[in-house]
Amino acid sequence: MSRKVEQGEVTRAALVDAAVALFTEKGYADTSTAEIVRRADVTRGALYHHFADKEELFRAAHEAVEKDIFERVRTAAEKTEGGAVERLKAGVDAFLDSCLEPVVRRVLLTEGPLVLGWERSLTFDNPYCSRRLLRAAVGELRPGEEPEPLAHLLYGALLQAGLVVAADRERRAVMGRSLSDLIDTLFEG
Amino acid sequence: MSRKVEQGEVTRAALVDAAVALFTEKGYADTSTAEIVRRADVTRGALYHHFADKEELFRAAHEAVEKDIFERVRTAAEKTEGGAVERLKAGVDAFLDSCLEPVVRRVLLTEGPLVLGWERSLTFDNPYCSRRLLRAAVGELRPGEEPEPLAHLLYGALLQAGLVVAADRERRAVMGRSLSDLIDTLFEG
DNA sequence: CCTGTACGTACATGCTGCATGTATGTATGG
DNA sequence: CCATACATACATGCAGCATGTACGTACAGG
Repeated sequence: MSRKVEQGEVTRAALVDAAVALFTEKGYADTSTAEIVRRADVTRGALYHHFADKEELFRAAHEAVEKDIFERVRTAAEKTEGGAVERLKAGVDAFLDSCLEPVVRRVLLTEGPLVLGWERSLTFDNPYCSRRLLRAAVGELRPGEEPEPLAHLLYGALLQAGLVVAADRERRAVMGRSLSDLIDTLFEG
Repeated sequence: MSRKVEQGEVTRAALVDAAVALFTEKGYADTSTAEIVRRADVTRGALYHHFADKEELFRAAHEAVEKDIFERVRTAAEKTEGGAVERLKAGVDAFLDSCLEPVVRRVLLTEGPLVLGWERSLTFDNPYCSRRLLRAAVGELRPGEEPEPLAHLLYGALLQAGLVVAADRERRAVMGRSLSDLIDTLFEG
């Protein structure tokens, strides 16, 4: 049971890689499964063997990108010396940097909420949801206060900043400063 | 040339109405043009006479909803006595109330950015863009400061609050209070 | 008349998902 | 050690549906 499943993993990974690349370039709706399998150098049969439908393939691609960002934000925050505010700022900076990459902006920020349903993006359930990190930070900085509402607002501001940055790299610095000021006002005032 | 164009306007309006209703119920991708014309009681020929393609029909539906919200927010802010902070809060409240409606959450918040492109939602160019109102408020409350970055962040927080409210009406009050507190901290601290 | 507008109809194309076929690897009984 | 039974991975053709377009028709107005 080694040879077969090994090849299966290779094929599956090739499909996910091709899907991430094409969804980034052309979006979900404008990418056909035929195009994906051509890029992955497999057949449509292979795709529908590994994934129930096109949406499930997108889900796999989305999870791969999401996990990558989550790890980057988490390690950036963890390796930062200083208080909770500094760690929060470090995580925010790492997130904004990630938003400079087309794959993040397209797969994670733009198409994810639509294809998978926007309700999914509002929960804290997902294991690799960056929103969880934000809620933890707010809980630490505002002990005794329900952290979720403010975490939602901050995440919205962060996402919006990410979209602005993704649309125009020149604004990376401005938005980063504005976010930093916002955090200062909220947690050090 | 009266009888004909008049009938044309009626047909066009029927198409937009049907499109708004169906896009709200089932989303853009899962709504076929056949379904739309059936609901509007016209033929697909009529649809493709008035609109270049399905996306242009969505654009018309989107604009109708957007204009409606814009007017509601603007009048809510204008008819409020008190300072700029109070008017801002009134506008925010009106926006959150609008988000309780499925048509707003679906057509405006969720599908709009994808179908029309998310860059469009980042500009202040659109005549009926609620973001403009927010930028004006920030400019008034923080004179001498470039208003756009903070306006972007606040709009992101507002959108996120709208999504939370749309997903769970019970949170309308909590998110409204959290936003109100945020505005107080930013502009009265 | 005759021209432009508003619509109806038939069709060409492309895409998704499924159903069916095939080859290859693995486990097992004797 | 071998044959048989079975599971897995993949290939291929097809049906259904959706979009957009080409063409035909009816009618209002100059």
